[in-house]
Amino acid sequence: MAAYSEDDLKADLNARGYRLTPQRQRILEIFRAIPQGKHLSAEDLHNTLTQSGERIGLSTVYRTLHLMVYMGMLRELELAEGHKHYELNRPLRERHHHLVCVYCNKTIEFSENQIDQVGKKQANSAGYYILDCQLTLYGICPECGDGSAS
Amino acid sequence: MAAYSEDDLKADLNARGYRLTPQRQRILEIFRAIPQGKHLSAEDLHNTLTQSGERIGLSTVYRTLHLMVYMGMLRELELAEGHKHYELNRPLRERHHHLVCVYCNKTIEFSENQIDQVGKKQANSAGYYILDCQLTLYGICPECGDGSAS
DNA sequence: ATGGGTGCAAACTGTTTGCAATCTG
DNA sequence: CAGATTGCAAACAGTTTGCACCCAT
Repeated sequence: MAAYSEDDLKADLNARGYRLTPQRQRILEIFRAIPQGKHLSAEDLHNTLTQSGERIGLSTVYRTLHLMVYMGMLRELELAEGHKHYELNRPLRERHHHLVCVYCNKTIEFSENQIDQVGKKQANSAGYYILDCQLTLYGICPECGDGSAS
Repeated sequence: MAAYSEDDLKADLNARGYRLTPQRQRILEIFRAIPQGKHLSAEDLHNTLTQSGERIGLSTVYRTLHLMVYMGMLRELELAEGHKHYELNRPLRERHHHLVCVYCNKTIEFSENQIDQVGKKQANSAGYYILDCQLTLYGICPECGDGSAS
């Protein structure tokens, strides 16, 4: 089951006074099509779209990305590459975290129920309404550390 | 006890063929002087330095920041403001995490031993040498959510 | 003295914004 | 039809880089 269908999209947009446009529809499709665990940058997304024959401006991509994050459909990731990445947002319990190698940027995902619990607990005790919970581990992967590192 | 003294700095730098310069010294001082939990952007740091009469280029600030992160003295934080923040790195057990309001950017810190345990465990099982472990919670603070949010 | 480090200014990258034209509800 | 949305190009912000001079070791 996908997290968001086209219908949900239209309903959600309209409910807030926004409109369903082909661009927004296509962007959501792309996110639903990529394998779970893969995340796209704005540029990636734009390339994918134009390569598949779509005519869309980069700024529209950025605007849509923001909108979808704001609406809770997408999750914004700050990994170590100097630009943001996005992926479909999923319910807390299916949410995963990232372990990234600071040398080669290889990223491993993992899930860990405890973390989400802790996150929820902390947010609640501070009176925050929690939107996202990301554990990011920075380290050196076996290949990069291999022998050569001190 | 501070995490890094001037002597440590010189020793560490020299050990790797780098040199101790007044700029690097001053930058470390600043980080040691700010209250725990406060984090500075490159620009913040540069302002602090120039305002205290120091003559230092912004690029040197960036270069030093990178060097110190690379050497493990500083920790690089990706909060929600569109630019990176830095703080003194501390041993795992003293490390803290962040809860940030996506509306007003107010940030709350908290420590949680469990998280660091989980992080270490995950990194180990993937064969990564762990450098940093950051749980970042995004949410809406009581003031911003106050009544108006659904 | 030697080669790492610095400041400056110019280059770059990712992202945002103003605006006229276009399309959705 | 009104107002939301788009594409384009120009503007931006933060960060990086080339280079000549300078200073720790």
